[in-house]
Amino acid sequence: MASDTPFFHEGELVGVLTTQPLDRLLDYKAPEGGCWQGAYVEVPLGPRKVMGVVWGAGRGDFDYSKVRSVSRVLDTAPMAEEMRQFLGRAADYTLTPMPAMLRLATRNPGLGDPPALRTVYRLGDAEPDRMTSAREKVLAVLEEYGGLSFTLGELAEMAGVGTSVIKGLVKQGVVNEEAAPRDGPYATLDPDHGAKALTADQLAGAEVLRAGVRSGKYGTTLLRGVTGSGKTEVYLEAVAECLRAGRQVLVLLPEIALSAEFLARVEARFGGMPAEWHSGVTMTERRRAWKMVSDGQARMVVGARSALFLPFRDLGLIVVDEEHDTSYKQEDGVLYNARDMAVLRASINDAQVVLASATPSLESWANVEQGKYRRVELTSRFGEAVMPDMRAIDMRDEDLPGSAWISPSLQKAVEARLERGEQSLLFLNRRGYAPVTVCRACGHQIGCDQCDARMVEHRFLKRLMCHQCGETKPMPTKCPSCEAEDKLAPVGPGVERLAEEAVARFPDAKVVVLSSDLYGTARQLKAVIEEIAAGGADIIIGTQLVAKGHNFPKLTLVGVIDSDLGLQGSDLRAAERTFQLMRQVAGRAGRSEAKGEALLQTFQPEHPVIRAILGGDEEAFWMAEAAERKAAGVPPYGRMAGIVLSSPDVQVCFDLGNHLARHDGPLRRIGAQVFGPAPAPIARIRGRHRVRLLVKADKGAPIQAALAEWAAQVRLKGETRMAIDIDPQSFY
DNA sequence: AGCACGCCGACT
DNA sequence: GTCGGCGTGCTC
Repeated sequence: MASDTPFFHEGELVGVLTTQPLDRLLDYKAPEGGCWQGAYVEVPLGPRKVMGVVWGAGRGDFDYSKVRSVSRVLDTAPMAEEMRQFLGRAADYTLTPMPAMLRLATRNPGLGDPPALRTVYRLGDAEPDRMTSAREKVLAVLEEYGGLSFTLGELAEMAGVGTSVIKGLVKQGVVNEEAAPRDGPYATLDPDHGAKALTADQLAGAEVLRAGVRSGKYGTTLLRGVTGSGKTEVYLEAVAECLRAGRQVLVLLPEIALSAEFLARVEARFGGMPAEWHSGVTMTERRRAWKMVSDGQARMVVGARSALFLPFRDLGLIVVDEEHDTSYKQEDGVLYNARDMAVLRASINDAQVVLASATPSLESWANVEQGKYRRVELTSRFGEAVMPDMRAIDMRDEDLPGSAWISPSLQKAVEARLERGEQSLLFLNRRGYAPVTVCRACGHQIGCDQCDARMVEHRFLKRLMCHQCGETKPMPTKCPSCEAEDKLAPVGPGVERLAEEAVARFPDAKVVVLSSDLYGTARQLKAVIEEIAAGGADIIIGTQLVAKGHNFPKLTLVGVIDSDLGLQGSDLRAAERTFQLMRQVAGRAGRSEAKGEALLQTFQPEHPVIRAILGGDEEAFWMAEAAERKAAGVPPYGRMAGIVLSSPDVQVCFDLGNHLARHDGPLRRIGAQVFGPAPAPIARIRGRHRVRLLVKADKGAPIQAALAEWAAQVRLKGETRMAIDIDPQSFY
């Protein structure tokens, strides 16, 4: 324990943060033997005992005769000062109550339990009554690994015998059963183990990252490298440098990208397995990882976003791979963006951050522009990235009935792929239904009178609704722009409707829908993706999901069904995602022999963002997109926040939302605007309706304080819940 | 979060 | 009368 960490002697008052949703610390007396600041403790609260952390000295403003004592100090290293600061600042930023932050940091079974034991098997003294070949194998294994001990399963597998053989030997005392601590140490990682030869380009990049790690200070580097440029090898060099410096490393991956393949790569490079932290890790393994990370014994963790809240002793480097991935933003429960929180945690810990991506987010790109992040570029090992042939299909010229979405031009391209046995991807940047109303004669889209968003047909209400501000109006019969009758069509089908159309048009093709809401778990989804990659489908109908770093070698055609999404403010990140998809598909097309083709269906082929995408010029695209966002005052050139109200009763949500919208004084004072209430991007979760208000403010506005004051005006009753979402990612 | 307290409607 | 609905408040 650092010498400047406060220690509290028995009976002194300490302030304890508990995992119970209380809005302040509670005073307790330090237990027998005292405790350090940061100690994980169990305290009495009413009739129960709850977990907490000693946050500091007590305030002493509570009736002393009623102050109770800390029940016990848990057998875990105290929470580091940096961790306490990180939780506090993350709570301030995301407007999350501290107890909820503490729960994130202790989401781990049996923190206070005595160390778990497991039964292991060792060589005993007795001789077997008679020797068999199976028994010989068991004894050979035990002799070969003299001092080591194994669990029943391990030993049986290594010896190639059944477990009954071992049990038989135990009965005779030839093999002994012993209890050993379950939480064994992690393998030692050797930074110089499997170092690979790097190209000049990779070496230069690696040196920039290594120098950052050696500085021992905070810094963020955007590592940009297209598929095949070896960006994993490059950032593993930064990992190696951090291991040499004796500090811990965290590699964050989107849950879906956490694969045995990646772990095998780490093992090949460092000669041992890192600790793993994600939803698929068992309870006992989680316990072990948490404890070992806390002790500083686990030197490298590979995990999903929640690994950010592990109790690292001395964190020196955080790698956020696929930093643009939208799954880093938690959309349910505590709302945080792991990429941004990684930067916060690193800045508190004097650690380095590496944001790796082939297609960085506009936020990161803007931070590079402003000199906040360094930038390292890797070019492809195979030379410049080969972009697919990209073409716009002008939907105004296509002969297409109102209910159809696959244009004749796109259909011909798909048919050509089917003949050659290649795969086609029909991409729709949106889940669910949420159609847009477009005039088939002139391409006009019905917009909202109150904001820039387009109106969306609401099936139940038979009205048009704006999903940004909630404004509704009846469905018109003629186009407000060119006055043509009966040319207005609800378009932009959900993936399901698009799949129906594909099946009808290509009756002999195997069509698969790939959408995150169709598969329960990341694991299931991964299995489906692997099957498709192996050729298990001719036509893939997919959402953004398909862009997540998967290699589809047979894919040679991408058809973007509605490239216009997002060009008018309905989802401010849609253009970015479309571009990222193009880039990722480009990376793949460059690897296979067949040159890829991308077709963008659009009503506005002359739009600067569409033109930039077609041009394939990354800088030009970001400039065009940045200009659009600046003009609209949206992230990263403005700030946004959402308030999500949820309840089993929709009306309650809207009533409360309207009340908040009317009482927007605290927000008006900082010059912020309120839109809504409108149905939230995920309108219903587990039977609870969700309604959202959106707040838009200038970049420098003190939005958190205003939001806190605004939200404090209402008292929630019954089942109603309110969650504040800083920097929302989804706008549908 | 739990759990107790307490204040109004439909039952034996 | 009183059983029990859940709104309100407290937990060091």
